[in-house]
Amino acid sequence: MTDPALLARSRPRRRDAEATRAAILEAAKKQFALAGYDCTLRDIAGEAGADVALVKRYFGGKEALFVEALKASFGSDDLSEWDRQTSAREIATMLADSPHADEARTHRFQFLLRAATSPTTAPLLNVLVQERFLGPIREWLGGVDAQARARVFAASYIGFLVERLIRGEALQGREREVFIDRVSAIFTVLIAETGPA
Amino acid sequence: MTDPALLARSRPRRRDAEATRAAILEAAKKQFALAGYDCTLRDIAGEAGADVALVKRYFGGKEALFVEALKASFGSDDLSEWDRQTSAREIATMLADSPHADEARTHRFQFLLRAATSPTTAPLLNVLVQERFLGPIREWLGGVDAQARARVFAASYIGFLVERLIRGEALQGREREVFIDRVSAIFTVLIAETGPA
DNA sequence: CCCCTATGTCAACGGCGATTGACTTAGCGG
DNA sequence: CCGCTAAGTCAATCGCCGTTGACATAGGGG
Repeated sequence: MTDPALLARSRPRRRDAEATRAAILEAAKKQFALAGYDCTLRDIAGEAGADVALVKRYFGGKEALFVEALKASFGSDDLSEWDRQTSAREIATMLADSPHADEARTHRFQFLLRAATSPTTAPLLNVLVQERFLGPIREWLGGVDAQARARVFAASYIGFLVERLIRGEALQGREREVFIDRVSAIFTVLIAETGPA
Repeated sequence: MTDPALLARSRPRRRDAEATRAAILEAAKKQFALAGYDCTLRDIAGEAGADVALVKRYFGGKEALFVEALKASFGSDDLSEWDRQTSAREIATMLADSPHADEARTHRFQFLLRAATSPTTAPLLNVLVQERFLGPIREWLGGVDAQARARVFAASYIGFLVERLIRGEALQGREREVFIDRVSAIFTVLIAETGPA
């Protein structure tokens, strides 16, 4: 396990404002996801191999950095990697695995949860969720009542991600099989255009 | 909107250690849920109409207070108010309503989310979730593969609570109807003992 | 009625972390 | 090669918060 801070320091970046800014943003995305809003700017700057003062110069302050990191975290879209043919079973299997098998998505998701439960960032999150999450899902699902169906899909998806996060490890044996069967069934229904019954 | 702190101060409690302790705990449950671990003891004490020093005296410190509040928040069980006959539709309707219509559950749930996303409290939460959430759901569901089915149920339930939280208001009109129909269908399947298809 | 103790109040301390501005240096244009 | 500016560093400051111990007082038992 190499310490990224040391790694960054060992080969001091050639002076480059844009690269430094990007490094800070990347570190912020990770730290905010892992430790929430109460990680220190020193931690973030340290991981980026930069100085705290640069955070102020490039982003204005902690709050602004948080917002920018949140937006950036939702730039890459979870769903684009799937098409409508992706079997519900693939989704279910991913959800039965360990969250550690899927670091990037897990980090982004933790970030979302943190923002969702913080009164200050909640309004911003609402907009982002609409734009970057519910919207794409709606497009992806298509068909009638797409908005309501997207809601149900998103809610279920989020729920399983939370469960996976709390669980912390992959399911095993028969419990895994049953879990995947049941979850597949749910997502099959959710993706289908026709209503229940 | 009366300020509860003022309310509490206006009629200073008759000296009563137990009542004071309870007031602090109650305020802590609320504040920790609303603002997370980074709310100040001064806020909590203020809302309880007590002094910060009493937190130390009665609980030992912030960390201990947090743990106690977390446990207390899960003392009352979400599910006990339902029996297996509760229609999936009732659950779905509750989930389509505003989170504000259901303050107690919302607070408890925010607390859970916060704890789930904090590295320090996550281990503790795991135990609690097993004991007070997954366990009761398993009993409540009964039947074969109850453990796996309880997981799926819990995950879905959590997901819809998150969605409701982010949404912030009740669904309206046709979207509401479709939402309730779909969610009912899911929970009906989840409660049913037989597997999918 | 008086004291004794449980209860509640207060102010100071210490640490931490964001912010800030002055300082240093790399690197490019002339 | 020289200096000028953008990029990066450093240390001081300020406010906030948890903690702590000394102090005040209610209120019941002797």
